[in-house]
Amino acid sequence: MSERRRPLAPSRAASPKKRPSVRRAARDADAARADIIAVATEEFSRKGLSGSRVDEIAERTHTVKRMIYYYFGSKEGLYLAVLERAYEAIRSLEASLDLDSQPPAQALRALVGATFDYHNKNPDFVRLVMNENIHHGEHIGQLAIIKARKGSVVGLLRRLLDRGMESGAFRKDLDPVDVHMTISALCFYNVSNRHTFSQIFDRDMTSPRATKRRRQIVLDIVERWCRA
Amino acid sequence: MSERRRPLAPSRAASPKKRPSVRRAARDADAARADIIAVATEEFSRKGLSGSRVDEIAERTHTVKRMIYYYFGSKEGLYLAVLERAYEAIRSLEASLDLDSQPPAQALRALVGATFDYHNKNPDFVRLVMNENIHHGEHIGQLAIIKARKGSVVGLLRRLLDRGMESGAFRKDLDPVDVHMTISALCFYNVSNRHTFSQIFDRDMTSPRATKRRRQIVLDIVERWCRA
Amino acid sequence: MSERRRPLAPSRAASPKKRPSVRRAARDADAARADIIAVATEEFSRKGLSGSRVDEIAERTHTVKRMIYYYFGSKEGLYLAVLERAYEAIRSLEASLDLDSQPPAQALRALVGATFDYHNKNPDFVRLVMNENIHHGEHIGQLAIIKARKGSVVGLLRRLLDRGMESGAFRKDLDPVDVHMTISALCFYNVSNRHTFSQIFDRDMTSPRATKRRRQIVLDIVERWCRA
Amino acid sequence: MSERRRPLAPSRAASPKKRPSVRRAARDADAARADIIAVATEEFSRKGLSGSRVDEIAERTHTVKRMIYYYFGSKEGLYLAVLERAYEAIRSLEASLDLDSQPPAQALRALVGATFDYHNKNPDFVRLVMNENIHHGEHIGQLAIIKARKGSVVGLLRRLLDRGMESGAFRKDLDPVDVHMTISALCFYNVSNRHTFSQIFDRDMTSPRATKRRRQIVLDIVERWCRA
DNA sequence: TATGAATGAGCCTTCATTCAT
DNA sequence: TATGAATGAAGGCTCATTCAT
Repeated sequence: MSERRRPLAPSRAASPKKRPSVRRAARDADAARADIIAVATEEFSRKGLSGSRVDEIAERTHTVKRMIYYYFGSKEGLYLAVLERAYEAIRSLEASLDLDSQPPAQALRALVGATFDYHNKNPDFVRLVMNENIHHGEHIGQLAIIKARKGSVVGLLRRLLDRGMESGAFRKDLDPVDVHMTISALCFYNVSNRHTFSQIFDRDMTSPRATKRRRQIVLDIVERWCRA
Repeated sequence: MSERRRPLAPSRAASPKKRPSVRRAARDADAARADIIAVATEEFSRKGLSGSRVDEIAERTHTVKRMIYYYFGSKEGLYLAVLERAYEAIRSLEASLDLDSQPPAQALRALVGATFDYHNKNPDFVRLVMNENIHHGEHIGQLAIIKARKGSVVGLLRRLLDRGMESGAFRKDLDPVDVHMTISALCFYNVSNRHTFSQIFDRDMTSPRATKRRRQIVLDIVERWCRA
Repeated sequence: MSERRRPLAPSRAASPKKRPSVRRAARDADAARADIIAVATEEFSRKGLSGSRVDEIAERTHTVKRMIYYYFGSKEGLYLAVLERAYEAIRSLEASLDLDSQPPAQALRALVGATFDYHNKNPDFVRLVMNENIHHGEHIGQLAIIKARKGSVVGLLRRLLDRGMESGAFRKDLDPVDVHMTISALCFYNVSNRHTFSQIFDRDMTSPRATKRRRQIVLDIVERWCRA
Repeated sequence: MSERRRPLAPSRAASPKKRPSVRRAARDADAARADIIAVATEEFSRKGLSGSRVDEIAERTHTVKRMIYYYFGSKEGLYLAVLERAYEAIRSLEASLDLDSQPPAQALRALVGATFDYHNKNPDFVRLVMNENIHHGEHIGQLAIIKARKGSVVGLLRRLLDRGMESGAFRKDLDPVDVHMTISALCFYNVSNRHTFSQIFDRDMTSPRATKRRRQIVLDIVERWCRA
C-alpha cells in the first residue's frame, strides 16, 4: 500500500535530454541555478517576497518548481540567493573603479557618477533593497557577503577622502560613511521613488535627458558639499 | 460546545446587541473606519500590500473582517484609503510652515528641517511610499488628493527660490522640482534604507544623536548646494 | 498545475440547497461537523493521523475540504475532535451501567461484559487509542473530557470493589485502577492485536463464536482474580 | 560556493574514496543494513509507517538515502525487514527459556515473567506490532518467519499445560492459544497503552516500582486463572 | 556495488472574498 | 447599515522514488 500513487510510465522515452557527464551535469546545475536566480530577481524586485509566486517563477524558468526547493530550500532561500547575487554585483563595481590613481576631486566624481549609473541601470537591485528594508532587513543579516561590503566601501572612501583632505581639495570634517550615505541617498531615490515622484510631479525620470540632467545635479551637490 | 473550535465557533446563543441611534451609528462608523485605517497603515507599511493579511488587520481592529469589505470594498480599497490618508498628513505639514514670512535662506532651512523631521517621525509614511513604488505607483494615480500636492509643494518652493535668487542668496539656476527631489532624497533615504544601511555599516541610524547629526548634514548639503 | 476543474461561475442555479433560517443553518453546520467527524473517525482509525489524507476525508464528506479547516482549524484539530467524540462515547457507556444496584460479583461481570462488548463493537475506538499511543498520547492531554474520565471510571470501580470487599465476595487487596487496567487489557488486546494474532495463530478472532468464547474466558479470568 | 545551499549542495571537488576489499565491502554492507534497520526500527515504532520519513531515517544512518532503496527496495521493504528482525528477537527469547525442565506452575510463572519483562524492555517491538495491527497486519503475512512462530509458542505452551493438567496443578480446560493470548494481552497492554492510560489516570507506568508491582499482578492473574 | 542529482505527484494550509440574511 | 457563515482558488512545501553514471 504505497501512500503515493506512483505513475506507472515514467516519461523516459519522451525526455530527450542528454546528461552526458558529471562535469556537464554540474555545469547544467549551475546554469539552472543562475537561470532561476535571474528570473527570481525580476519577480522579487517587481512584486516583493510575499507578492511573488514560486509557481510563477518556476514557470518562467527552464526547470520546474520542484527544483527551486531542491536548490534553494525555500522561497526565502531563493530570495536570499537573489539578494546575495545583487550585492555581489554592486560590490564588484566599486572594486573595479581604481580610484586611488586619480586626483581626489576627479575620483569622487568618478565614484558618484558610477554609483548613479549603477542604480540607474539596475532598478532591480534598487527595488530589492527597498524590499529588504520593508522586511526590516531581516534577511540581509544572514548574508556573509554583506559583512565584507562595509570594509570595502568604507576603505575606498576613506583613502579617497584622506587624500582630498590632505591636498586641500576637500573640507576637513568628512566621514566616509556620511559621504557614502549621501551619495547613496541621491542615487537611490532617483530610482526608488521614481513612480510616486513622477506621478505627483508629472515628470518623467527615466528618459536619457532627465537622467543625464539629474546625474549632473547629483555630481554637483556632492562636489559642493565636499570641497573645501 | 467544544472550546476547540478555534477560529470561528458559531456562537449559538444570540447576543442581543443594542442598536444605537442613527447619529451614534454614523459616528461609530467613522470611528470604525478610522480605527481600521490606523491598523492597516501599520500593517501595510510593515508588510507591504501582499504581505499584509486582511484577517490580521481585522483582528487588531475593534470590528470584524467583514466590515473591511463593507467600508472599503477590498483589500486594495483599504490600501488606497491608507495611502490617501498618509499623503493628506504630509501635505498639511507643508502647508503649515509659513515660509513666505521668513528670509529665503532661513526658510529653506526650515523646510529642510521640517521635512527631515517629518520623515523621521513617520516611518510608516516612508514605508508606504516605498511600497507604492514597488508596485510601480499604480495606486497613487487613483488618488485625487495627489494631483493637488504638486501645486502645493512646487508653488511653495518656487516662491521661496524666487525670493532667494532675487535677493542673491541662492544661485540662479535652481528648479523647484529639483530642489524638492534633493531634499526628499536626503530625508527619505535616512528612514527608508535604515535597515540595510545599519546592517552593512553597523551604524545605528535611529538614535537621537545619530538623527540630529544627520539632520545637520542634510541641512548643510542643501544649503551649500543652493547658495550663490 | 491545479486540476481543480470547477469553473468560475458558482453553481448557484444548480444547487437547490435552501438555507432558510439561522436555526436551520446552525443545524446544518452541526450536521456537517458530525458528518466530517464520522468520516474522519474511520479514516484516522484506519490509517492513523499521518496516513490519513485531508483530501480523502473531504471527498467522502458532504462538504468540501475547505470546511474541514473552517470547522476544525487543521488536520490535527479534526483528529482532536474525533478523539474527543470517541472518548465521550465510551464514557457515557460506563455511566449508563447502573452497577450500584447489583450485587458486587454480578456488577463486576456486567462491567467486564459491557467493556468487552464495547471494544468489540467499536474497533475504530480501539484503533484510535492505539494511534494515540503511537503518538505518545500527545493529543489526548489536550482534551478536557479526559480529565473527567478518571474520576468517573475509578469512582465506579471503587464503589463496586468496596462493596464486594465488604461483603466478602472480593479479596481485600484490590485497587480500582489495577482492576480497570486488567479489564481494559483483556478487552482491548482482543481487538487491537486481532490482525497480527490471527496471522500468526491462524485463528479467526472476529467470528461470533470466537468472540463469545473469548468473552467467557475474560469474564472468568477477572472473576477468579478478584474473588476472595 | 555559497553556504546557503542547505540541503543538497553538490560537492564539486571529487572526494577520492578508497575502495575496500570485497570481503570488507561485504561486511560493510551487512553493517550498513544493520545500521539502517536499527535506526528504522526506532523511527517506525515511534512514528508509524506513514509517519516516518525516509529522509529522516537516512539522516540518522551512517549511509545515504539512496542506500535504503539499494538495500531494501522501498520504504515498505525496509519496514518489512524491521518487522522481521523484531519477531526474530522475541522468538529466540521464547526458545531460550527451557521450560520443560521446570515444574509446570513454576514454568508458567517463568514464561509469564519473561514475557512481561520482554515487552517492558522492548517498547519498540510493542509499538511495531501496534503499527502492524493498524495496518491490518497486511505486512506480517509476507514474513516467512511468522509461520514458524506459531508452532514454536504453541508447542511450548502445550507441553507446559499438558504437564500441569496431568499433574493436577492446572485446570483441565486450558487451551495453549487462549493462554498465550491472555499472557500477551496483559503484558502487551502495559506497554502499548502506557501513554493514554497514564494521561487519564495520572499514574506513571514506567517507574521500576510500578513495573514490578504490575508484574506481580499479572503473574497472579494468570496463576489464579490456570490453577486447578 | 554504490551514489549524488533530480523529480512527479500530491499534501496541508491560507487567502481574499461572497453569501444570505 | 451590519454581520456571521461559507468558500473557490491557489500557495508553499514535502515525499518516496528514479535517473544516470
